[in-house]
Amino acid sequence: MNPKPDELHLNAWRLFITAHATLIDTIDRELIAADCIPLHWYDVLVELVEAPAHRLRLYELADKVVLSRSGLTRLVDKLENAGLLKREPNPEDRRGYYAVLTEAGYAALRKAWPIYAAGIQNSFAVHLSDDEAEVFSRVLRKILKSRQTEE
Amino acid sequence: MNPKPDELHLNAWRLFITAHATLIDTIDRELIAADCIPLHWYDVLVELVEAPAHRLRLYELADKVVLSRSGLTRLVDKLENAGLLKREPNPEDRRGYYAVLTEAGYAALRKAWPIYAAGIQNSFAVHLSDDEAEVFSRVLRKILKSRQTEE
DNA sequence: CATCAATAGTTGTATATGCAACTATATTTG
DNA sequence: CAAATATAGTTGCATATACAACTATTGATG
Repeated sequence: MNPKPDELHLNAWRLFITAHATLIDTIDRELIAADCIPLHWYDVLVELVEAPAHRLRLYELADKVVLSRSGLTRLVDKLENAGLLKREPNPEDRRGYYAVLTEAGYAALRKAWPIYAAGIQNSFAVHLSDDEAEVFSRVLRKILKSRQTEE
Repeated sequence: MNPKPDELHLNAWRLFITAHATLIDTIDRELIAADCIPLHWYDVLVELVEAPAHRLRLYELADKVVLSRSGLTRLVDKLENAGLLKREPNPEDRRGYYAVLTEAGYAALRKAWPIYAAGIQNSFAVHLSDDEAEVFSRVLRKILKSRQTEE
């Protein structure tokens, strides 16, 4: 296996980094400007919405949002303080907790979604045809899958 | 213009965020483990290598690496302290400075490159065919260009 | 089953980075 | 050309997040 990327792939990598930084920056600002929760909070809460019974173990959440355990602890502190989720002890395993979405958390998601959706659409999605979006997704899914199996 | 992304595009967006986080995390760890400069330092120095006379105004650098002015000031402090670049006053405009790559900075880049290249290759590039890399790059370039003209 | 190892989560501490306010210099404008 | 405005960069402060050490609990092993 060749240890070095060619120009084409290297260029793709560098664009990936730069585009990510500017997109996150832009969309996060749009959310803040509209008096909504920041992007990282959204990402956490949306994982809860999609989870069975709107709850996830903290370590699962940390994994899904790619955050360290300690980072997650503090983020959950803030979200709990803001009333958007609550910790619930787990009777099955008394070491751990569930993070459970609250009604206010769900409301925060609903409020933010139109802004977030518009940001994704205008800054990102409009630039991808359906075919391009499929290539894009397929590639990133492959990358993520390979990481899972390695570690 | 439809204000909401469809499922396909939304999925691409979420993969984009997650894949970015895990890739940066992995590659940065590889660099640190190999006793090289961290990824963000690399990104700064590589912009200098590619700039005319290996120098850029600080604000240009901030722009290229998508960092706030104050963030850049501090990053440049660290890099200058480590001897990897130096600030040079600009005779044309005495408000500002150039960041100029030093020999040690160039050496740090050379040392890190094999590790970084292997990381890009193994974690990212192997998953993109040439065609996919072209689609990927084209899309991200389009995104970046649109942001430039808007702001 | 008693000990040892592994796991879930938290906390102390260090680093990173943004915003707003500030200094110094340059540019514009009446 | 003097005053007002804009720009380059830095600094004080607040927030974010990682690592390592810690507590509590669970699981594995002789």
